[in-house]
Formats: sequence, structure tokens, C-alpha cells
Amino acid sequence: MSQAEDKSTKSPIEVSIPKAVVHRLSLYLRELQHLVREGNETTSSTTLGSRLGLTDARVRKDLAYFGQFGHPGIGYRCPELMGEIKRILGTDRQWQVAIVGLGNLGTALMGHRGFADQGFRVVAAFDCDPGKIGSKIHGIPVYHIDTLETVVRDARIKLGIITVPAKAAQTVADLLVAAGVDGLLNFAPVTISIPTGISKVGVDLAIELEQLSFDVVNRS
Amino acid sequence: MSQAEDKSTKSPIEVSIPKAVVHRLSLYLRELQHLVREGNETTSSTTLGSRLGLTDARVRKDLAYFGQFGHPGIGYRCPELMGEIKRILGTDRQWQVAIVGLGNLGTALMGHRGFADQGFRVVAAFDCDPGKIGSKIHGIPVYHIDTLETVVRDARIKLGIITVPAKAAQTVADLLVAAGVDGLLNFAPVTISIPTGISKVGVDLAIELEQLSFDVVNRS
DNA sequence: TAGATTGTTAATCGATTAACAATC
DNA sequence: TAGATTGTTAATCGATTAACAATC
Repeated sequence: MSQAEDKSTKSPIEVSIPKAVVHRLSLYLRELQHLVREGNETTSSTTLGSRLGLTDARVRKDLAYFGQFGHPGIGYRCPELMGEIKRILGTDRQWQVAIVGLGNLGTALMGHRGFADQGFRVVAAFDCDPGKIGSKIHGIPVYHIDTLETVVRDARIKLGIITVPAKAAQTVADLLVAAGVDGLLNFAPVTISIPTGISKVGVDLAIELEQLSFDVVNRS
Repeated sequence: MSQAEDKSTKSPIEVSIPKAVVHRLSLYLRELQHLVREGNETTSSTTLGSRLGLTDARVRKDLAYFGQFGHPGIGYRCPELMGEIKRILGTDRQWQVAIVGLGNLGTALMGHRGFADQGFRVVAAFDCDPGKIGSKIHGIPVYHIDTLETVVRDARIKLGIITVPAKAAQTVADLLVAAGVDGLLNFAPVTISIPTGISKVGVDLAIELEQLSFDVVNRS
């Protein structure tokens, strides 16, 4: 029964991966980037864990979901593990990203250094303010939202960032999906509906402050 | 032994509340705000849950951590429940907030509507660019970072938002803590260390995109 | 070899769901 | 009363931790 167990090749999704694990994968990647900058060639689950407030067992278990990346007695080689995590997260490639809604936040995100650093390139922005359309912000062209479908298709944009007011978010989501994007990052404080097969992540910055507020009020 | 069980008054922290529960509390609050805007006076755990992709049991269980807010046969009265959640989150009051680091993101957050809507008032901003100091952005005064301690104390600022580059984040965190803030919202992509008793929430926007990327690449 | 550290199994812990008596 | 919906208990499910043989 256990004749030809396929050990080395973990093909995409045999077991479904908990969201928390994927999130920590990003944390590991970020920490590895720091470690490399500090001149480390290898690291260990203990180091990685203690820097992030996790147990060493947790780190090893998380990575074990995806394969065997460590070396007993040695630890993990930083560049190697970084490569593996990027491959798993899908950031071993460049993603073309569109931003819709050029209020304060949308405009800021067009120039957000952290996106470029991790392989996300904002290549188009959309708004309906005639004063902005046709201009470039942070070197990125601003288009009228009516041209979204064409521009998104032509530029092979696969991820969309929604920074419009809450009441416009669903409409914009529908537009982006119709234009063929695969995933949406939604900053509007509403739950948007999307077809199955499309991915979605929601970020509500006020919620983060609320979590902080709770913590402050209820700490012992 | 079970004589004088204290049933009605759930005093702060008997059992420690899972983070996930507190996060959903914010989601409930947001959804209740929408429901009220749509003209609903009451709602149910089923409605609330299905709008957020949760089971009704989950909603009731989450709320039960904090008390009995519902009415059997009727459901939850929206304004009542909103009030309770705000009280639990600590957003039944106004918080004075400072932002440190006026790059793209910091500047944008100074005018972020969502913060004000939930009771967070950005009352001071700090940078070290002489071109910005003394000016007002979105009506908020910009100070030199050297004056942080005085300004933060005088304005009774209890929450700090860090939007400086990664390498400056720890220094800024130390400054804010020394000035007497109780909580930090950190947008720099590093783990910052803070004394016990101080609260911290970290947001790395690139991580959110990485989670999206993973989802897109690994969906079935 | 001795020391370090992995990947993985078993034991623990915690969170979620299902079910239902109690209540309006 | 009948229908709706709560708060809560018990059962299930999943994630975390501890421990350790295997390996460099």
C-alpha cells in the first residue's frame, strides 16, 4: 500500500493550507530578507521563530506543508528558503497591478515602495476625475475608469487594488472581474461579492486601529 | 460552591479573548453600520453571519464572550449591539492619534476618512523634512520629530501610527513609547520590539498582496 | 565523534459547529 | 399559540506544542 509514496514532489494542494500558515510564510520571507541584509547565510527555525514570536516547532511545521527545505544539523540556507517561499507565494514572478480610485490612499499606494520590492508593479491607475485622467502619478498613467476593461486586458493586469469609497466598491469589483483580473485587494470597508475562482483579500485600516484600541483598553 | 455566580457583569478579561474573535467584532460593527444605513432596526446572527461568510453559531458564540446582547425570538437591536461592540473595542470614545513619517502612505492616512468615521482623530504628524514642518496637511499640523515627546504629551495622544522606512521604525517606536503612547500601529515591514504593557499591531501591505498572489496561484 | 538542527509523530490545546432548551 | 431566534452545551474538527529519531 505504501509502495510508491511520492515524497519529494509536493504538487499544488493535496491538503488545503490554513490561511494562518500562508500568512506566516510572508513573515518568514520578510525576516529572511532582513537576515540576508544582516549578512547571514543560514538560519534556524529557532532564530526565525524567536524573531517573530513563534516556537521553532511552528516554523518547521509550517514549512513542512510545502516540502523539505532545511538541512539537519545546519538549518535553512537563507537564499534557498527565500526562493522556495517566493515560489510558493507566487512572487517569483512580476505581477502587473491596477489601482482603482485615486483618493488619498489610492494615490499613496501608486508610489508604495513595499509593493515594488516584493514583485508587484502598479502599471495603471483609474479614476473618474477629469483633472487626473491623462496625467501620470509616480510615473504611472491615469486612465478614465470607462477604459478599464481595455487597458487591463492589454497590459495583462491580473491583480486589482480597490481604493474607491464603500458605495462604489462592488461596481468596481465587477468591472475588474469582467476585465479578467484573478484577484482583488479591497480597501473599501465593505464585503464585496465575487465569482468563485476569483481571489479576494480585504483590508480595512480602521479595523486595525480598532484592534489596537481593544488591546490598549483590555490589557492587564 | 456555585452560590453567587456573577452572571450579568462580565468584567474585563476573565477568560482571554482569541484575537480572531476581536477581529470579527470589528466586522460585526461594520456590518451593523451598513444594516442601519439600509434602514434595519434589528438583525439576527443568521443575517450577520451570512453577510460575512460565517455561521450563525459563530456569531452568537463570539458575542457571548462579552455578555448577552440579543433577544430570543427577536434577534439583536442594531443600535444597541453597535453600542456594546464599540464599548468593548474601546471606540465609544475619541482617540487622539499621531502619525510619524510623511511619505506617500503617512500623508494619505492623515486624510483617511475611515479613521475619523470610527472615532480616531489624527491630531498631529511628524517628519524631519524641513519643507513640511510647520505646514498643515489635511488641516493637521506637521511637527519636527524632535518635538514629538512634548507634542504627544500635551495633546494627550495615546495611539501612534508609524509610516517611516523600515530602518527608522524601531527608533520611532521607542520615541513614541517614551512619549507615553499606549499603542502602535506599524506599517513598516519590520517587527518592532516594545515594552510589555504597550500594544502593537503590524500591517504590511505587501503581505496582503502576497496572500492574494498565493490564492490566485493555488486556487483549484 | 559530539553538537546542532531538521522533519515528523503523538499529545495537547483551542476554536468551530451542531443541536436544543429557554425565551420572546 | 406558533414561529423565530437566542445563549449554551456537547461533539467535532483543526492547529499548536513537545518530544525525538534521523541526519549533517
